[in-house]
Amino acid sequence: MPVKDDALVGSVWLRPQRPTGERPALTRQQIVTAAIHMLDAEGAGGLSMRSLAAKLGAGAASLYWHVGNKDELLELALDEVQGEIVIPVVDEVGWRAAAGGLVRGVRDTALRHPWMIGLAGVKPAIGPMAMRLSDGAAGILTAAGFSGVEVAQISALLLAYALGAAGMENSCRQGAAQAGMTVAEMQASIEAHRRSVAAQYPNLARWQSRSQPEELDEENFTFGLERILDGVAAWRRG
Amino acid sequence: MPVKDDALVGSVWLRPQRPTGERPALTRQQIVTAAIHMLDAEGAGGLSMRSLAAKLGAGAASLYWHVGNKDELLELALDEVQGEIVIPVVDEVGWRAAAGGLVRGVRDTALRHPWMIGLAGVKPAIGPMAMRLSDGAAGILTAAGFSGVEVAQISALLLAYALGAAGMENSCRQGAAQAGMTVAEMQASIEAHRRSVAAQYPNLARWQSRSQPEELDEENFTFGLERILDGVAAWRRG
DNA sequence: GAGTGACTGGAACACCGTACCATTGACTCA
DNA sequence: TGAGTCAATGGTACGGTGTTCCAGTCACTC
Repeated sequence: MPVKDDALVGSVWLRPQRPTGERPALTRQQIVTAAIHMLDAEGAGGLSMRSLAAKLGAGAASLYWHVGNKDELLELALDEVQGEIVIPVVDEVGWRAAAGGLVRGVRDTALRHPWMIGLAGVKPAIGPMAMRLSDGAAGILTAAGFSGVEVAQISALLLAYALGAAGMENSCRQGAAQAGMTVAEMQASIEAHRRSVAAQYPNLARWQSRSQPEELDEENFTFGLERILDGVAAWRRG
Repeated sequence: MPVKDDALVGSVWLRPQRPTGERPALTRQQIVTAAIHMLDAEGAGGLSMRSLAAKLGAGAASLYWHVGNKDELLELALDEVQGEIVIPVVDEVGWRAAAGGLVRGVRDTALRHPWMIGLAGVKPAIGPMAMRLSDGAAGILTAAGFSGVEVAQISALLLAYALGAAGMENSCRQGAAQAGMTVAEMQASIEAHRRSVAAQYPNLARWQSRSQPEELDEENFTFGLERILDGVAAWRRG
C-alpha cells in the first residue's frame, strides 16, 4: 500500500523499499530465505503465505508488511538464488572456460532450485543479482573480444541454453517425482510406452536409447555447451 | 477415479482414456481447446476449472468426467499446442535449414502460447505431439548424418535453446504487460533504473543498449541459432 | 504522560481444485 | 411395456488459497 504513485510499475526493484525501523521481529530477508527453503523442499506449488508465516512463527498477514505480494516475494526469491551463481574470473581461466563455467553455474543453480525455471520465464530479471549475472557475462564476453550488440546477443544465447537445458532436465525429474518413482523407473515406464508406439515414430525408434542414468544429463549438457562455444568461437575468428 | 491400479503413474498418456460412449455433450477435445483459448487470453493464472466450465456452458464438476485433473488438462493442452509446430521436410531444404526451421517453430509456438514455457519445464513430454516433435528432430539429424547418442544430444541442444530463448523473450513481454505498459515503455523504465546503478555494473554500462524494439528479438534469436548450427556443423565435419 | 508510527495478527472475503452423490437420459433386455 | 444399466451431468460442500481490514501492541519522542 505504500507509494501508490508508481504502483503501475509491477516490479519490486523499481519502487523504494518500505523504510525499516527497529524491532525487526520479522525481516524481508528472513522471509525470502524461508521462502526459498520452502520452495526447495516442497516445490513451486508448496509455498503458501500461511504455511510460510507459520514456519516463521508469525501470522500470515504480517508478511504483507514486508513484502506486499506473493508475486513480489517470488521475484525476490528468484533474484536471491541467482546470487549463488559464481562468476568465473576471466583473466585466470580464459574466456571460453569462463563462459562455460558461467553457463554451467546457471544450469546447476536452476537444478538446485527447480522452481526458478518456471519463474525465470515470467518475471523480468532486473534485480541486483540478475544484473550482477548479466554484468558478469558481459565482462567475460568483452574480454573475449566481442563488442556492441554481440555482447548482448551471445549473453542471451548462453543464458537461454542454460535455462532451457535445466528446464528439460528438470521436467524429467519432476515427472518422475510426482509419479512417485525414481528417474530410472520413470524412464523404463516411458520407454515401454514409447516402444509400444515405435511404429509411428521411426526415427526415434532407430536410435532407441538404452535407458539413460542421471549422470548422462551432465554429459549431454556439456556436449551442447561445447558445440555452442565452438560456434561462438568460430564467429569470433570472423 | 477409473483404473486405480496404475494411478501411481502421474501422466495422462500412460493410462487408458475413459471409454467414450455416445451423447457427447462435452468432449475432452472441446475442453482442451477451450482451455487453450483461455490460457492464451488470460495467461497461466487465468484458467480455473469453474471459469472454463462456465465458458463451455457446463458445471465445473462435469469437466472431471473427461479430464480427471487440472494438471492432466494442462498436460493435454501442452501436447496439443506442440502439434502446431510444423516439421520441415529435410529432403527439400537440407538439414541445416530444416533444423533451423524446427527450432524457430518451437520458439514461435512458445511465444504464441506463453503459458507453455512454464509447463514445459515441469511435465515430461511424452504425449503424441511431443513424440512427433522428437521424432521429427531425430529424422532431420539422422538425415544430416548424425547417429546414435548424438541425435539425442543435438535434439536436446536445439530444443533447449528454443525454449530458453522463448522464455527470456517472454519474461520481458510478460513483465511489461503485467505492469500495464508497452515493451518499449518497460524497457525505458528498466533502462532508467539500470543507468542509475550503472556504476556497479561497468561491463553492462559499457555496451549500454539503446532501447531495443521488439523486432530485434527476432534478430537476436536468429544470431544465436546460427552460432549453434555453426557449432553443430563443425562437429559434423569431424 | 500523551502521541506517533512501525509493526503484528485474528477475522473475513472471494476464489480455488475437487470429492460426493442425486439426477438425467439413452440404451438393452425380459 | 417396464425394469435395469450406465455414461454423463452438475449442485453442493469441504478445505485451502491470496489478500484486505483493522484493532491492537510496542518503542520511541516531545
